[in-house]
Amino acid sequence: MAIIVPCLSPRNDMSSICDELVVWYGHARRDLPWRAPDVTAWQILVSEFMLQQTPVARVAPIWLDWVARWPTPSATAEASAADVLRAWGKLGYPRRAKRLHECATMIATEHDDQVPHDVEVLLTLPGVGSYTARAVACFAYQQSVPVVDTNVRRVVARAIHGRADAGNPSATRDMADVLALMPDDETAPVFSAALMELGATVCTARSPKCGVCPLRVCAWRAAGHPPPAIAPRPAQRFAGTDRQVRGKLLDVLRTSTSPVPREQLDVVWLTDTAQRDRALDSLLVDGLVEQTADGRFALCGEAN
DNA sequence: GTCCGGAAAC
DNA sequence: GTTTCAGGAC
Repeated sequence: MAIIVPCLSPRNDMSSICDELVVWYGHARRDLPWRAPDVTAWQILVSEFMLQQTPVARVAPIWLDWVARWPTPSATAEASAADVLRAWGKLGYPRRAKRLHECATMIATEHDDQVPHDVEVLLTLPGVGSYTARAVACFAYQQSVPVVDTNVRRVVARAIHGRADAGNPSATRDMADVLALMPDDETAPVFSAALMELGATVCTARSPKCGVCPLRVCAWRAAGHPPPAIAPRPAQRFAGTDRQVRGKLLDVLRTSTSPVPREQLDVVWLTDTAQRDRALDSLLVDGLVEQTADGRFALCGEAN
């Protein structure tokens, strides 16, 4: 009698990879708060917003406070944009906070306060792109869809294709690769979480810990760990950029409970006044900061 | 393709 | 001091 147990019998390399990953994940997984069993789809969506370009260690405490304060989309939508920006704190890329607030409003008003299930619908939400839509569909709703972030792309590039990193090939191609590896059943979320976890903790960009990797077969290791084929793009710096200036300006406004006069903002960046003005203007354009009738500045939606 | 934060690891 | 990151919008 044939018993079909996807992912639990080493029929070939692919099911073997899945099997090894899931077993390893069972004991190596980090106990992250958004992985608890009673976490809602909305709270998972909040975690994915916060985790965009931001390490786990910095997200965890903010996320815990956030979901306790605003447990549902409607509760988040009812908060003022300014309070949302303050709660976001120094997580970085504050446009994400604004988009999360807009996303909450759209779900509350157009989706009956329920996070959509379908990837196509999720993709219509502000701040939700290819990765976040599929992460929610998979982790919140147990759908067997490929969840491909930078870490997953790197693992696939190495283990399957024998390359040091994802390189140029499109994320679409990587999604097809992951789809081929995935179990098409209720174990998909565990598989995807395991793949991401491997990329985050073992198969890391800088110094991969191949000595503790659970995969028996890895094309990159088999090929002798060849270096990246293309030179890595010159790293974006941070010191002295508009982003740093924006961060300093926004920090003043987050801290203040009342609108701030121009002079109080000017002092945070004295080395380049043109750059400072440009940064402030971009915050106004982004809808993160607004100017009061008397010419002072405040976080957007401060009065609401 | 470029822009958008911030902190921890080198 | 410099590099390194769990994306998305334009």
